[in-house]
Amino acid sequence: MSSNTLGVRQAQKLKTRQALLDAGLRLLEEQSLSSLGLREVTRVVGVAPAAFYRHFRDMADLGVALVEESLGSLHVVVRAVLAEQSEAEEVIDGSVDAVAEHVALHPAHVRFIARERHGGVRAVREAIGAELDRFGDEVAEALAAQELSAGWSAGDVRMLAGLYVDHLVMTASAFIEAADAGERRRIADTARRQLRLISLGRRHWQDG
Amino acid sequence: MSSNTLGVRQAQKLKTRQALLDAGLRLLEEQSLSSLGLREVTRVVGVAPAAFYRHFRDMADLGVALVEESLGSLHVVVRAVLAEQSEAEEVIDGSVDAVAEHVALHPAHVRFIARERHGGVRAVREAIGAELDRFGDEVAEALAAQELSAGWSAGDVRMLAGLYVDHLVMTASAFIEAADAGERRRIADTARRQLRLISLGRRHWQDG
DNA sequence: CCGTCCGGCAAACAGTTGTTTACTGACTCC
DNA sequence: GGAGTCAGTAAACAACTGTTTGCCGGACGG
Repeated sequence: MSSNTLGVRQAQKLKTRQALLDAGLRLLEEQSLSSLGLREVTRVVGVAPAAFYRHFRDMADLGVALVEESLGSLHVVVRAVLAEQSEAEEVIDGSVDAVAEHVALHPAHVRFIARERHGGVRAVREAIGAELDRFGDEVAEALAAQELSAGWSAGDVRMLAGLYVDHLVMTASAFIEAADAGERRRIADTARRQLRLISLGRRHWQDG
Repeated sequence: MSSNTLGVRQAQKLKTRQALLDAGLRLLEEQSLSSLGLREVTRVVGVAPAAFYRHFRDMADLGVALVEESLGSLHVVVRAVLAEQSEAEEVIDGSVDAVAEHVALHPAHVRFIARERHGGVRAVREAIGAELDRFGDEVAEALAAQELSAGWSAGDVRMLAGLYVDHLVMTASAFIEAADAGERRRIADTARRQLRLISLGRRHWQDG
């Protein structure tokens, strides 16, 4: 047996835990974490209320777990975009498309992050903030490695990375609230032009 | 008697209404609108639960009223910043200072907007979105009047305005969550550099 | 001055909430 | 195979929720 084979019991436990997370995420599409009830979640899963405590201390705890799940999947996207080595214009198009695709694939995750980033539960807010900071560091590292960043101070690179991350989150949020495909195209178009303008500012940062 | 003198009764009613709004805003500093209870609000005000219905249909209704109150005060700030006619560097410093000051003066309002912009109550979300769009239009109009925007398409001006408004909101949100004065200075510094980079991109938009 | 209006009240309603308790029964491990 | 672990249960708890009802008493308008 391989070392990561789980016993029947522990596997069942993880399954229930995941069911709780899924139910929570689903219910959070139309409300905020601070109003999500423990019984509400267990009812959807089809489990007794008291069973909740076998997996999470309270709803804030479940929220923090959802942050890891939600932003974990985004990490993959960011790394893919950053790895790309091509012309600026293509990188921009690639980024926007990647974000659009990610939102289409995991709308509930993205909505959760947007909603709880400034939401009413401190622990979750801080978890999201910390994770986005890590994204910023990651992006900064990738930017620093590019020839365009020659002569830039570390602080300046970091602020540019922050601008990119913030813009990514704003774009994703906009996609989430988009009603039809036309609106999505308009958002993508605006995002591309904004990125182009930022990348233009980047190119002339050293001048004066 | 001037035409805007209110009868004793209507004056009292407005006073209670404002007390409900104030209590709601205060309670919303540590939770989201979708979890704020009607009884909770009336209890703080010191009024019977049923009295709530004399002023608002439900909590979402109160939320929408709070949006108007919160963003109304911001309108003044934006207009002041836009009216300024001086060098780019000074405009940037002025904007960031104005935002910092506004956040210091009305932290609860700003926190409310940041929290409910993507929050769990549709009507409030949409009210904030619509108002921010109006801000964007306003900024775009001001930008279009500047010589730097000569040759720009209306769409491009509007996307730049959107970038400014988004950045303003993000900066305000960051200020809100800042713990000490040092962190606030760091945020202001980053915001200034980001605005400088954007304004740099703006200056070279026409080139290539 | 008197009838009407109307903001606020007290009470009752049926549901809901989070948390604790003692329990069962299937899996685990020696 | 037998003892122990532990995820999930059912039931009870007090506390709370939004909403409706009928009523009061002071301001209003003629």
